[in-house]
Amino acid sequence: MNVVNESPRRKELTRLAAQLFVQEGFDRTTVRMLAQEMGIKSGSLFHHFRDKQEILAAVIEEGTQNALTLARQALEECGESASERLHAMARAHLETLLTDRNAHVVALYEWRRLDPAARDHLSHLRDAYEELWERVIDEALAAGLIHGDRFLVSRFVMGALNWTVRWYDPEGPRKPEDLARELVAMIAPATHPRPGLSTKV
Amino acid sequence: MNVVNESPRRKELTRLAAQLFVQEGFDRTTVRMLAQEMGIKSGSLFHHFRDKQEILAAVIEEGTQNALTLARQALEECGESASERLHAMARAHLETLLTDRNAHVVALYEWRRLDPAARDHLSHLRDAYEELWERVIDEALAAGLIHGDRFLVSRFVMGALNWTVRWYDPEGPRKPEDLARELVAMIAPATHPRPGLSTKV
DNA sequence: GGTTTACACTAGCGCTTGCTTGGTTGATCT
DNA sequence: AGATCAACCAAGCAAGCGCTAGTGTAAACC
Repeated sequence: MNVVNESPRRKELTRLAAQLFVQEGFDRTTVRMLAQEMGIKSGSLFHHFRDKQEILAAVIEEGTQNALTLARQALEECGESASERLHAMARAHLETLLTDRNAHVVALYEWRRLDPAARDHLSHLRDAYEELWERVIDEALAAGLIHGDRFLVSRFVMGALNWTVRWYDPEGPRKPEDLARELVAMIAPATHPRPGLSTKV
Repeated sequence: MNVVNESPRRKELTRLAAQLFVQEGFDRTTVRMLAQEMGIKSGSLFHHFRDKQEILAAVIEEGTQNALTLARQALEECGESASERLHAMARAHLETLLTDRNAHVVALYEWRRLDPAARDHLSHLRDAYEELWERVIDEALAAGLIHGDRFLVSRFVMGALNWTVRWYDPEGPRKPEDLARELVAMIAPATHPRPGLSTKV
């Protein structure tokens, strides 16, 4: 009966669920609401997902997987300099938030609702993504592009970026590219530092 | 019966509610859980609050009010230079998150659960707080301490600061003071710029 | 042609939810 | 001594919750 595979139908249902989870929050979204949005009856929902928890896990897995793929691709395609790589990561992050917004908002704000098993499984994906960031931050620090505590800097940057989902308007004049440029400029005023330049911290 | 005043008992109950809301989230926190934490029966709870919504509003109002008071005080006590004022605001913000953490986490993450009436009332408080920030950011921009788009910079800074509630460990070695210093250093490398110095953006 | 599979349906069980009702208690005030 | 009042309780209602059981059906497979 209940399938755990990756059927296209399930993917579509997951996308719809993400939208509702963002609109209402996970707890307030009932299986009946989900079913209606999907055009089926609530009982039929459990043919695709074992339980409500599994829908949440599917949404978050989808979003995180996409973000990871996009970030890796961006790092491969960009230049070698620390500032280019920093910019590429910031831009990829923001573009993911734009194109795949629902899944990411859910991942950020409903993570606590995952049961321990799902959380354990998905935290590996998330760690992989955060490792990409820490590596790029390390490179920027080593190149003298930015200064300060590695741990703090990376968390400040992640905070600034993740917070965008609360105010960013995709219809507005500012594009992800613009935001990424502005952020890098803010924390690394000299965008093309001479390699090996050391600055007092 | 139902009182809307500010009795000390109600304040204490609000504090307990904030703690539960952080632990479980607003939706998952039942009135029975709240009552048990408060050492009363669920029915008695409605003597102090009209409904569950009003408890949420009370928690958020309390937290935002404190933050506003603390920020104003910090700005009065600190020096006049842009970097000092920026640092004072960052520090006040982080200290509030530390000493009054529960209420602030609720304000940040359960805002959507407020009904329109409460949201309208509380948004004025929040706007007053954010105006303080925008003014300080403006001063820093005018002094050449930081550069860039006023709108984007203030939101990046708020994001970096608010995100701290997700990773900051009050028991750890880093104090709010340290975080504030590091953040200001990150976005304003020259902490004591000559007044009137203009820099190419 | 019979069996399997994928997907949907109806009906409803057992439980929890926010909140109400009607009443009791003990301290404070006049 | 009587009145007042905040604070609390026991009991329970109506609605909504996640989820299950059992069935129908059309296409796909052997």
